Amino acid sequence: MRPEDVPGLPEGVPEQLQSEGIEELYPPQAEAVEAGVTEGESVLASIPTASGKTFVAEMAMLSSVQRGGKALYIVPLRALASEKKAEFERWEEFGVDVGVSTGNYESSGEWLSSRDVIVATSEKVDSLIRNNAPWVSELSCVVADEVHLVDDSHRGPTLEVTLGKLRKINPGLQVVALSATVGNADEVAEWLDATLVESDWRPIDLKMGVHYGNAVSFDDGSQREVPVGKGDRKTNALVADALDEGGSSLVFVNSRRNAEAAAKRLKDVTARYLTPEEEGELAELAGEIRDVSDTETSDTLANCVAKGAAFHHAGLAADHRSLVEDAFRDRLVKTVSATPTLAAGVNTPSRRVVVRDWQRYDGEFGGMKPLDVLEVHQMMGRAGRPGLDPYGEAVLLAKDADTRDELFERYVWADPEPVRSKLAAEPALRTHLLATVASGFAHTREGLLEFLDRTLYATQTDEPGRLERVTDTVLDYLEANGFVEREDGTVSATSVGHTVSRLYLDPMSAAEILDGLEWAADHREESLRKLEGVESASEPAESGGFQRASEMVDDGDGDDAGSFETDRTYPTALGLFHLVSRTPDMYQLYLKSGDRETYTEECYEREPELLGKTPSEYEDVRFEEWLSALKTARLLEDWASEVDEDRITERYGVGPGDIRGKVETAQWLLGAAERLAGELDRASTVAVREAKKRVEYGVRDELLDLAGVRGVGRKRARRLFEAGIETRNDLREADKSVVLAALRGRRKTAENVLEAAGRRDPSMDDVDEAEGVSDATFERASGRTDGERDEGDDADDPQEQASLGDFG
DNA sequence: GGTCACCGAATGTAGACAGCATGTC
DNA sequence: CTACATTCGGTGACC
Repeated sequence: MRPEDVPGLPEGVPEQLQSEGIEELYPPQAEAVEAGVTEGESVLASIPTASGKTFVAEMAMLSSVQRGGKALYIVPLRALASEKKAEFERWEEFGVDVGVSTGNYESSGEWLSSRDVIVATSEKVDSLIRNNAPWVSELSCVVADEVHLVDDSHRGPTLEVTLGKLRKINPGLQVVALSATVGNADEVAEWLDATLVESDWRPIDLKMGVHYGNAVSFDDGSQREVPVGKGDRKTNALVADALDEGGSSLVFVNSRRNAEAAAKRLKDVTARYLTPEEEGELAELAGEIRDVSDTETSDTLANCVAKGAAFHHAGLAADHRSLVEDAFRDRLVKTVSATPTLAAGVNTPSRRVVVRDWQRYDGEFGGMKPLDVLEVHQMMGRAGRPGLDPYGEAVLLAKDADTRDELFERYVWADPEPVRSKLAAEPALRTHLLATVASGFAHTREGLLEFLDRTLYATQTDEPGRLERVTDTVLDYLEANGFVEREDGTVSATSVGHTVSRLYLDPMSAAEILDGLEWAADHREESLRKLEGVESASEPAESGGFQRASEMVDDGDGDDAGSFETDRTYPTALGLFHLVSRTPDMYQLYLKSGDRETYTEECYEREPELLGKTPSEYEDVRFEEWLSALKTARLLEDWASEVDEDRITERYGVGPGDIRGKVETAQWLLGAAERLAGELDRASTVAVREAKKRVEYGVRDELLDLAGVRGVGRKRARRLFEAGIETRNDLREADKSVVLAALRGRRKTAENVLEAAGRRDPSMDDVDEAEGVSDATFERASGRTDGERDEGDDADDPQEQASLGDFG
């Protein structure tokens, strides 16, 4: 089938496709067209990655918009939202506007109502439905990308429920579901009332094999000699072998540490294949990576990248990740060793994929658990770059013949597992039942059950009463916590229940927060008394950043020293950090050996600040959770006390990306807590907002005012404070030369800051810098204005070091 | 006294969505 | 019920 044979596309689109080099549709694409995707028919395309799934969706959306409709494309990851948006924007010349909506990003310009195609995560769509976004009822086509993720125990139910709600709101809605090849695509298609298009067809051949001894045996019967020298590693040999033919490799491993260790070893392999030109470019890239964050992780990554190897995992900062992904796509970086982040994330194909580890530690399982077939297939599916490679190779590693046979059996020949709905789990239903009631989809227990009856779960369950039982348990829970009311068989959301639903909180998180705030109100006097008593013992960490901060307070005017005690706020920031950290919406930090003692001690020291009764040490699980929440809270407190990033990563055993994640989650939860506090008890609202601002800006409380000024982050705020400018008002009245010196002689920056602070005469013309600035500052101010990299003169100035404020 | 190679024991383990209202260096 | 790569810490050999 050729593009011009596809019915329903807007005028000019077939020509555009031909100009992109698309002469002929791929067989599965043609099959989808025959099934009517461009004529409003629902279709489930269960086909391999990289075989043109997105294009099936594009054709459906274009034709739907052509008929005057509006399309929604649901992605599983925020990173994919921007990728898809960029891809779809090439249709703008045909009158198709694209908008994105995710938690941290919303396309600017007009409100989404005016867009023809909207890209969003499933959680965002769910949230938009809860908040009655007007355009939801105007949808004519919804695309669910990676729909097999309904199997995911944490996020799958959201996708499942969201699709159900969208279809209930828009009875004639066209559903285009895209899925990897799974065991029970027919069941999923039936649930969605969609025509199934199933195929193994790939545009580039994929050879799957197992390496054992000195060769790889492939599924097509062929062999490839890849000798492993004595003392060498299989992975190294396979990467080198691919490079001999100019191909890149992706190595999947089972832990972050392994990813880093593998990259360190592989850099000695890749280094041998670099041209001088590449070496230059890589050196530059390594510099960029180092600039992202001043941590050990960043440094290690830069050292590896300089030699052509990289690692990739969730502990990396977002900028690290995209730099690595882009460089790998540009073939500058020759190999990436990665955890599953890369298999699920943005498109990063490679000539060869090595699945080194096929087992992963699973605490609940109690040891190493073999990966799902689906997951391994997803990783292997990354092999083969369209237009670059004649074929892709995916290789598993076996140390003996038995393992080789097992791997063939288990992964190469095996069909992927069936997709199973995880909706009946209590945590999932807690959230979704409340939302279903709150947004008016059901008003009775029976109504809820009827809604649930249309889910994938219902079509799959072989345990009839289960859903009903869990529903009752959950309704009892919601009622007991005051989120819903039941009367004469009807169920309705209370005012708090509505708020919780709209805030997108897990009801259990909301209950925890409400309990904590109430506890604070009840124990205010008592806790404050205790706090005054232990004042001297409650100093936060002895960090570089903090030391400087306190020194500067002392060096400034001495009379500031006492203010800390007198206007103490309650609850304290640590108390609030701990409160949100023990909520199920916050991913818990792992307690390492020794941490138990450390934080038990910490717990007793800081107990007056914690909002709730510390569980007994004998209640093992609860106590552990309490401590690990305390560890998270301490991390947040460090961050909000201007402790350097590398100090934090070292102290808590996390990567720069983890800090960012914690901070973001804390910000969100504290925002939610602020709203909840406002709904009940005004007294703590101020404290909550202050704690939230401190995490947001990453500053101690004395800088909150300054950091709120546009153009001033944690570093500039501290420098200004150090120069004696302590408030926004000081900025308006201070000697301009002092401001200029504090901002290191950047005139334009200083003008912008003064303007943002509301100064009437922000101009910096004819202003000289103040005396008494450090040499380093002076040198920089006079010598450079274009912000070039410089290694040397920053070392002695902690405020200079890169910080989290630099990416986001 | 100091360094180094080696070996057994201890250690620690993937990922990432959301409110709201706007702007870091 | 299940693992395993890496790092740590101790040991003995050697200079």
